[in-house]
Amino acid sequence: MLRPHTSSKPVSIKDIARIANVSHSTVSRALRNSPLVHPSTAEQIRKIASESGYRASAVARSLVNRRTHTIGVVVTTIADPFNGEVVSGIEDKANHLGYSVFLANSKSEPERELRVVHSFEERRVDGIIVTSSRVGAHYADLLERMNIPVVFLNNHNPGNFAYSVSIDDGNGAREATNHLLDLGHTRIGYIGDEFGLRSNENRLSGFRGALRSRGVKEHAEAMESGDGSCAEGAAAMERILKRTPLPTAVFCYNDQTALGAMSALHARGIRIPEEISVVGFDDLPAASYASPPLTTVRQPMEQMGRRAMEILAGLLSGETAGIEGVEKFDGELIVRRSTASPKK
Amino acid sequence: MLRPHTSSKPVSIKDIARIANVSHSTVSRALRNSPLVHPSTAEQIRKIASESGYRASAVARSLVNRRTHTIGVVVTTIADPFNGEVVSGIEDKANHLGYSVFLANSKSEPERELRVVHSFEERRVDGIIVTSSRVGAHYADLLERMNIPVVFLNNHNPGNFAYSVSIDDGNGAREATNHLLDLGHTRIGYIGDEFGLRSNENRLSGFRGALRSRGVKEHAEAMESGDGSCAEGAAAMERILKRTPLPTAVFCYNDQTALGAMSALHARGIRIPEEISVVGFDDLPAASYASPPLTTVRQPMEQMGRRAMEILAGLLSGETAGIEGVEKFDGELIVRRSTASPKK
DNA sequence: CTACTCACTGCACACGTTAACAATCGCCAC
DNA sequence: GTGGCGATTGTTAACGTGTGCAGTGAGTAG
Repeated sequence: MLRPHTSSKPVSIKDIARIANVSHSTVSRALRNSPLVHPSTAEQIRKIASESGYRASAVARSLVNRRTHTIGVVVTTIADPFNGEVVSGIEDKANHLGYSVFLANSKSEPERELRVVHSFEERRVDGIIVTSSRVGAHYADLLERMNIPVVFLNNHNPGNFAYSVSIDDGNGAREATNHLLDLGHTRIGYIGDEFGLRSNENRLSGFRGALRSRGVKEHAEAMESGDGSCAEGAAAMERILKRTPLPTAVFCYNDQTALGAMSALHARGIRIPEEISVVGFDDLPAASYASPPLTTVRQPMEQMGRRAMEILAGLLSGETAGIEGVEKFDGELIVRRSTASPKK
Repeated sequence: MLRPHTSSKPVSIKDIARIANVSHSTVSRALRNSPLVHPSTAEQIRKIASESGYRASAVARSLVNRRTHTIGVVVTTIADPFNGEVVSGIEDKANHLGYSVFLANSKSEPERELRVVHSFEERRVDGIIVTSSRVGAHYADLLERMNIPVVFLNNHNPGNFAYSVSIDDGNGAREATNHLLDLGHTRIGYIGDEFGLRSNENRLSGFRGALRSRGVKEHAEAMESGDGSCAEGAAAMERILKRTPLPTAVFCYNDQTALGAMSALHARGIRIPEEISVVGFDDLPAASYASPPLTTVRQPMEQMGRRAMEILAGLLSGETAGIEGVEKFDGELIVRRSTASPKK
């Protein structure tokens, strides 16, 4: 029995080779279950390896294989629950596929985003997933520079990237708005995300399209923008509340904005949904535990993360079959208790 | 001007050496700003490097330096907002210190936790941070096996590990409970986390200690357990509501549990805080946007994450000065509107 | 007996970087 | 002229793993 825990340096195949009285290549082959090595020696080698606590060095292996089996994930901030869900899906799939994931927050600072991608480049990640990027324009050049596959998830930025998975913003917004229209609302506000860019535009135009197709007109005094956070959602709602007439319903860019808006309404003593209905977008876990539980458009966040990873892995193994450039997921309207017909 | 984007393989220092007509070691030195190389050649080399889009290979560098400048972070799940905040702090600090972070979810499955740590071992991470581990017992052996530094953050598990940062559970719980006692509550419930282990025990005993020191007795019918999630928080509260007499206040293991509990109360039409006061623990962003805004014990989650990374980096550079084994952070009671005096 | 095949193993190099050591050159003091 | 020194550069060997190629036997067919 070996004493594996004492040596400071990790044991290598050469150490094992010395003990087993074979060359290090035989060890390498044995540990990778190559048919080229005699079963009995292979077994002996594997025994020594496991007793000595041997762990193959992924870094040495990566050097020769030119594949690190590593991917980089860039998020604005992992503290955002939306990104948490997405990354959870990515990591889960990556784990099953044998990839490790580097996580980096860009904080939406272009300078930092650059640093992060450079670091990924040096680490020789096999691929990159970028979620909810707001400064994606910078990527365009970096992309072809690195020529490694990149998959975008809900990229907010205009511009066409080769591979992306995203939610169908327009349709989701349309469904949500139709729900409010069906309830009889005709004075509906919208709280957007001023940094949401394309994503915000698409939801906004879905909203507008729904109004137009029912002949309901838009009310400029009930249109406001936050930045996708609770805090700014609340602030935006407060601005709307200062103006008259008040809307009877508000559709929000995302759940966080909606939760913030609801908090502003509560603070003013305005009842939801009796006086104002609220609709969000995302279906964060918190949405169903809000009071009242939030009507929203569900994004399959984890699933989208998994799919992004799947696509990336597909690109890495050269199987482009069954991979479309742009995959759109459908949102699902989840009706809860934050919406009701307006009182006459 | 070079055409960097065409070659499939990344450019190496040897490529640069060939172009600059020097040896690869001179290139290596020049790029690392060694004083050993003539300023003019150094400048020329740096020019070629930048024009060719050269990026040093961290994997090759790691192989010779035996330092990857990489750390592994194990969380139960990154979809948990608490972990999101913590990891955000860790990543931020790591980034500034020149470390990249591998993220892995254990999902509290021992088998998966093992796989994850093995993968970190193969990747030759310089250190590991484990947050909110519920199966930490398994780590004990793995730890010394790997002999790389490990820092625990809010480790739920009994057993003493060398380095950890955690919240002062007992004191936080005591403050929260005292707040309720000060308001005049005498029938106070507790909703715990059955998997919270030590962390739950400490909060529970802080709760009990506060009651005892005021001579208020515990009410078994108002004691329940969830698993730290909204869903189970709601379920636990529903169980309490089936029993009489009802408590006038409930202290919850964490904010998620509290949010779930509030949702259950709302569903039954029970008013907060008029009929039942609710207190949480963590101060997640969602807590201040709940309705009513949640009274809770704030954990400086990001800061704790940063500190854990700082400690780890300290251990890695051998500066043990100013590093205590176990660092405890103080929680801060944040009084919002989910608590009030009981009606007589 | 020879030649050939088969199963297994070792040798040597490659991957991209760092670093210890050697080498070269110009210059200065003796 | 010679020796030494300082500045700059090159040579070489690692780091741990994978792999093409050569080598070594043993067994077998001719």
